[in-house]
Amino acid sequence: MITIPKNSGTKAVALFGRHHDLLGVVSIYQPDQEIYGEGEPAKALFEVLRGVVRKYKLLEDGRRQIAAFHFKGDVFGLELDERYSTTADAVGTAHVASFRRDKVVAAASQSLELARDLWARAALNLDHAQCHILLLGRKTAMEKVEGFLADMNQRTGRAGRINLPMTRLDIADFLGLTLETVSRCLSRMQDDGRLCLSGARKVALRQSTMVC
Amino acid sequence: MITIPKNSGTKAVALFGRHHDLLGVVSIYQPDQEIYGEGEPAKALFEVLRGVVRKYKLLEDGRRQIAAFHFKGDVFGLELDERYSTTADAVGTAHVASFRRDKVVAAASQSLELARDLWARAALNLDHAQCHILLLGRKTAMEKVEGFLADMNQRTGRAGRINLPMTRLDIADFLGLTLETVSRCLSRMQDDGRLCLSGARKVALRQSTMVC
DNA sequence: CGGTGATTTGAATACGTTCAAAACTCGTGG
DNA sequence: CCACGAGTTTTGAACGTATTCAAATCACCG
Repeated sequence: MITIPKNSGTKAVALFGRHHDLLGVVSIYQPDQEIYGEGEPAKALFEVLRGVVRKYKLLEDGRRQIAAFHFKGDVFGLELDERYSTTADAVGTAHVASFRRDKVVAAASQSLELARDLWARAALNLDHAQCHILLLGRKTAMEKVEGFLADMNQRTGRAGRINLPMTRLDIADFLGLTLETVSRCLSRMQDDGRLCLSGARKVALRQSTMVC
Repeated sequence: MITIPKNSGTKAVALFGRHHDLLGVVSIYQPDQEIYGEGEPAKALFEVLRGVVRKYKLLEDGRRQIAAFHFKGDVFGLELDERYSTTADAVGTAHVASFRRDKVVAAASQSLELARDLWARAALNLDHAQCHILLLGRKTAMEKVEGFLADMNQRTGRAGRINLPMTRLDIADFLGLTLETVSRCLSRMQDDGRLCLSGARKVALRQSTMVC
């Protein structure tokens, strides 16, 4: 049975909040609800308005690798050529705007500004992917967790205070670790006085001097 | 001292061999010669005409992660926004065409076909990156090596016969392993009768039924 | 044919995983 | 308001895969 997003199509918004000639449809996705599946025809591209979206691939035996988390303002599904190469779903409740691909292409051929914006977003996604590749291939468990927190702090943190919307399993599947290892790294950082956990989902960094 | 590529600027070629309104300069790079460095202003984008190019990031302590190998026909440096996010250099001797970014952008705004081509190439690069992320984060050493060989076979192989232009260290730095582990996996595959090594750089796959 | 860099192989080690169980959190209903 | 319960997180101990260090062998270029 396919779940239809609540309030689907109730509002229209401009891409990046500035391309008013290109309107998208807003949908509200429930926790764990799928936005698109790997291999489906790539009909649209998306912008996160609220909440968090995860993008991942699965192996046949169930192993999962999360390629990226997307937050407010991020564009995803941009890696489209013909078909989506990942599955995307909502981490918690998420508000997402969708833009039909053909309309985006048409609008981009009319507007140099939009074309540049799309280019920059695609470049940003590739940048992130390459940082992620470095992290996955060459960093230790501690470095991975540190890097993750630094990234989260940069993107959503306020003065070193980070709210983690995802579970330890999500973080582990993003970092190529197990949830136990993620938990141990966080505990160790706390023991070393480098952070403070208030509940499992609230982190306060001691040294905000963490860079990607 | 900066080495200048041999025969720099001796010829001009069209991007993808089909956009004749956009001409690039051909340079021949010597083995290990740098094409661009991480952090440099992204002035141009490149197409491999001959040979192999590797794209990588380094950590301060010298650990290296190769993000991609590029072969004939591949476009790289496309992840540019302002500055290159990786370093690119020649694996062996490589012939590379460079195209100034401003000219590409200008030409793309005139030609829908070129714009689509660039879009498709960017999407392809992101696709590759996401497959690589899955491989690095969730596959075992054996699966990584198998996946690498399958990929190489698909891109450069002729009926299961693969020529490896790069060293075991390059492969290891691509797969997030050590060169010893790569060597052991290849030996084990040979012992299991799944491939045949003629010298270290020539591989014959038994079952070409390997998919990415 | 010699020499240098690349590759293979071996043995000990270490890091992260696996399996197991306890502790914690948070939403729900009594 | 507190108790309950399911899901999440933490912690512990044993294990396994890939790494590290070391040495031998191979292959290619001059």
